[in-house]
Amino acid sequence: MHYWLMKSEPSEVSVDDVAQMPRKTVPWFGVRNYQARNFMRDDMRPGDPVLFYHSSCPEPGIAGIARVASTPYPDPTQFDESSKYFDPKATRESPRWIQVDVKLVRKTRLIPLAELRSHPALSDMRILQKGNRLSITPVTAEEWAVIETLAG
DNA sequence: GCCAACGTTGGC
DNA sequence: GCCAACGTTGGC
Repeated sequence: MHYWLMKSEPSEVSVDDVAQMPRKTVPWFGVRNYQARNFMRDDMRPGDPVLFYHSSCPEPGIAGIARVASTPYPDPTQFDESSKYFDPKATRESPRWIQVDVKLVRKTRLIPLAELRSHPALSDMRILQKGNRLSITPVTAEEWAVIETLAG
C-alpha cells in the first residue's frame, strides 16, 4: 500500500466538483508525464489513500482526502482530437497514457502550501522540493499522519 | 505575466 | 548519444 498526492487544477476539477458527483468518483484523466504515469501503472492499487491537491490557483494546497478507486486503464482523452490532451502518437492498440478513478473520501479544510512548508516534519515532501512539478507523487506514512492531523 | 526548473524533441 | 531549443508547470 502506498500513500499519494495528486494535483488537480480546480478550474478543471476541484474537490467541490467531485463532491457533487453521484459516486464522488472522478476519472483522473490528463496525466502526460511518464514518471507520474508509471506511478499509476506500477505502484498504485485500489484503496490507496490520496491527498487531493489544488494547484495553479489562488490558494494552492491540500483540499481533500480521497482513495484510488480503480486499476489503471487507458485515458480516453489521448484519442480525442478535440481534447487538449490529444496525443497523435497514441493508438488504441498501444495506448500511451492511463488513468485511474479517484473517489473523494472527504473534503478537508484548505491546507495551504505555506502551512505545509512551515512543518519541519514535512520538509522532505516531494511537493515541497524545489523544482518539483510531478502531478502524482508518493507520500510517506509519516507525512500522511502529520497531514491527517492538520486536516482535522 | 514572470521566471526557475524540468521534460521533450529533433538535428547531428 | 549529445545537447540546444523549445514547451510546460506552477508558485508568486
